[in-house]
Amino acid sequence: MDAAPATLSSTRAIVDALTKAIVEHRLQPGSKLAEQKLADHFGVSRTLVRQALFQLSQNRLIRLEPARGAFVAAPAVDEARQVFAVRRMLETAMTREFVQTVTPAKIKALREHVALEKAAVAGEDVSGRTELLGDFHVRMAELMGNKVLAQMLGELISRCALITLMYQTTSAAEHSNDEHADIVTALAAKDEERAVRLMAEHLEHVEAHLVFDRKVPTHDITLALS
Amino acid sequence: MDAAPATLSSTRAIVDALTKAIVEHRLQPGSKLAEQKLADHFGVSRTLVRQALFQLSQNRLIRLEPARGAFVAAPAVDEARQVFAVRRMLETAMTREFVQTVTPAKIKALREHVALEKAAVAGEDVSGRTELLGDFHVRMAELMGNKVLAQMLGELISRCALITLMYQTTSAAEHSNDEHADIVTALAAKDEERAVRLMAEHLEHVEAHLVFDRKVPTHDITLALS
DNA sequence: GTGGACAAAAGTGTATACAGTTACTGACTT
DNA sequence: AAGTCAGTAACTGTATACACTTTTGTCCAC
Repeated sequence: MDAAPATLSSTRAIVDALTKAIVEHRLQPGSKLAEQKLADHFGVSRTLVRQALFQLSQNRLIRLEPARGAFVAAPAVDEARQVFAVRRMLETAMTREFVQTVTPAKIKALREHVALEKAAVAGEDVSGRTELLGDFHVRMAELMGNKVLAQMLGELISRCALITLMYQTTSAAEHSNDEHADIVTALAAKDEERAVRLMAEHLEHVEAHLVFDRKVPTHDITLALS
Repeated sequence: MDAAPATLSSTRAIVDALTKAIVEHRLQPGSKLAEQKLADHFGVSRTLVRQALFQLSQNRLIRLEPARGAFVAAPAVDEARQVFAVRRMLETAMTREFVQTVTPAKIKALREHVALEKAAVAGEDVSGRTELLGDFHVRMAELMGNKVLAQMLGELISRCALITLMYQTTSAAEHSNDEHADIVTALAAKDEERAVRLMAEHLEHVEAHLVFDRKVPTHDITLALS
């Protein structure tokens, strides 16, 4: 999202590494993230690790408990549904406005993105695939020239990225990619109602296709026994 | 928004103090916030100050420039307009859904909030007034049971809080309070179209009533001379 | 054998120290 | 007199050290 100051920020590297690890299940929800161990692993001081952990807590990827430490967040199904409710509100409205300011260049940009998605969906990089599928929506916001909207959407999507990553099947990802293509077609035709409807349906599909009943390992005893 | 761990977090105290200072123009946009000076002033170490500054940068109240320091953010008019565009998207949809799940208890809660606003608008505490007027919208989201929506809206509103605080006149604040009351009335009557229309108009009014041409002191030479 | 109190270990919260960068001052050159 | 370069002061970025809290493990009483 933001332009990374590259080498200046080694905190960024830690955030990225931890994000990837969480997202790829190399770190189970509930796992404790001890500062010193992370510091040793990354070869830096606890100072930088603490900065990284704080950032991750803002992304909701970890939970920070005072005086107890950091724990990998357990994705709450409830929260995912709320996130999708907000996305439906935002994105249907966004789609409506997009149609009114559409240009050939914007359509071209979206088509190119959809092509990128297609390649990623065909591959095996689940993390990259999820990221690209999410970026489609952020891309639309950016093309409208509203940075605030783009950032907000980015936050929302990354907020449930963990859930999507854990629960979205490959076939659902392909489905998403197809729907993105359809949405772009409707946008290109300036068919407002159709575009809005497709977007709404798309979000419903994504939410519906998440397999929420898959067993998730948890370290929370009260949850495990309920 | 979040429940403050009270005494545990002295960082919170610093954040609040700085927020208030910025919001009340005791710190002009562009002013440098040197870590050591703040640390001395608050009687803590730079460590806590740095944490506070990082949080403030996430609220967009300050700008963090690598190796250069923290500066009070200059509110960008463009950004304010984008924030309001997003709010219109979100809040008209929210209002529509609110009507469909409205209960007497929710209406009562909103009416009580509007009464609080009325008292605050009559007083002189500009900061408190702005906060309450913003909270009305967050309150609606909370009453719908969507915490994600509530937090998102909170972020959006606090993101342009600085701008609102700088530019909103007292009469505009009174106007807002009246419109909130009207919206609640429409919600109580379950008049969906009217409620949505009133909300949309309300947001347009708030945006329109900000006096953007007022001169803003700046420390940025290139801006000051342009 | 179980429960509780106490002690040791581990871990977080905060302060301080050091290294590297930026901004400023002043003398020197053209 | 203006511009430039060196040296210095101030400040940020990172690491380390210390204080305090939580957790764990052990021992004793019952």
